[in-house]
Amino acid sequence: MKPGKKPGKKAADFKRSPCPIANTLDLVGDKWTLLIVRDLLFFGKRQYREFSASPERIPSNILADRLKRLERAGLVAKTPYQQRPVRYAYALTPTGADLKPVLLALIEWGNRHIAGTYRPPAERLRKERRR
Amino acid sequence: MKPGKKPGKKAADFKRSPCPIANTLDLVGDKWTLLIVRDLLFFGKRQYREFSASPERIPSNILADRLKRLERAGLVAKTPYQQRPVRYAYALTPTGADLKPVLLALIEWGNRHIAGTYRPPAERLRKERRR
DNA sequence: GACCGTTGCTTGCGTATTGCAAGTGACTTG
DNA sequence: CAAGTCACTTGCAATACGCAAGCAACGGTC
Repeated sequence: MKPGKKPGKKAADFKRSPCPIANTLDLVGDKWTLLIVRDLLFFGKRQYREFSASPERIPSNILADRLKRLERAGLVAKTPYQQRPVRYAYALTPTGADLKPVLLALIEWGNRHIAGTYRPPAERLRKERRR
Repeated sequence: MKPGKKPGKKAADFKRSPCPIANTLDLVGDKWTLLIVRDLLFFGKRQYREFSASPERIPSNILADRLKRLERAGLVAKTPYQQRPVRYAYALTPTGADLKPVLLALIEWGNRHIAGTYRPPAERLRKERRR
């Protein structure tokens, strides 16, 4: 048995600590992942090219990688929307959709403290908070 | 005037988009920054070695870098707590402390969806939400 | 007063992650 | 049948990360 490797544990199983914040950041704590979740949750995007077309211009290899990670982590599921060639539509699972409060909190913080950020209509925010 | 450079704009001023989520992630969207904010906000840590001692074991160069970035961004302020040698205590500004709803949302998501994460006592959570 | 320990960093350097550009395969359309 | 679209993949250079070590300025110990 090699040193530094524990049996039965994949790299992704490693926990930095039992902290729920740390563990959540290990899944979505980077510059891009939550933008994909945003597109799925607030803009109803489903196809690869739609994410690709977002104004932040995510590089295509990163997008592919993040979609895979989100799928493995169970936040996103893909279902074929056509055959020949098979193409998949991406959608949030209930687990993924449950990130909405995080995104809403980020929106509110950004709006309050970063000048020039887009403010969603108050009515939309109210609606999103309700459900 | 050189191409690719706009006058009066530093690199940090560049916005990927007007999205408040994207802009907030540009400040705190990495694996470590919000853990420092957590330590400041929920655990009352103030000194370098206290952050260093957190269970996630942040590398010291990253810690120094993140503290600088948070300070430049106005989320953290440092004040000397001793002379000879000068040592600084770090504290959240009101802007930084306002990230509390984001952290609470991350805690709740982690608790709900990642097995084995530490659950703060319900009373503590209630208290933090109130103010 | 020569050590040892602590605090708060910085520096070097190998490795991992990013990001840009170009390429690919399976089609569809003109 | 050439050109275009979609959803990726691949190559590779640049950037960021992470580990270990170093270091300055003390304070305490013997």
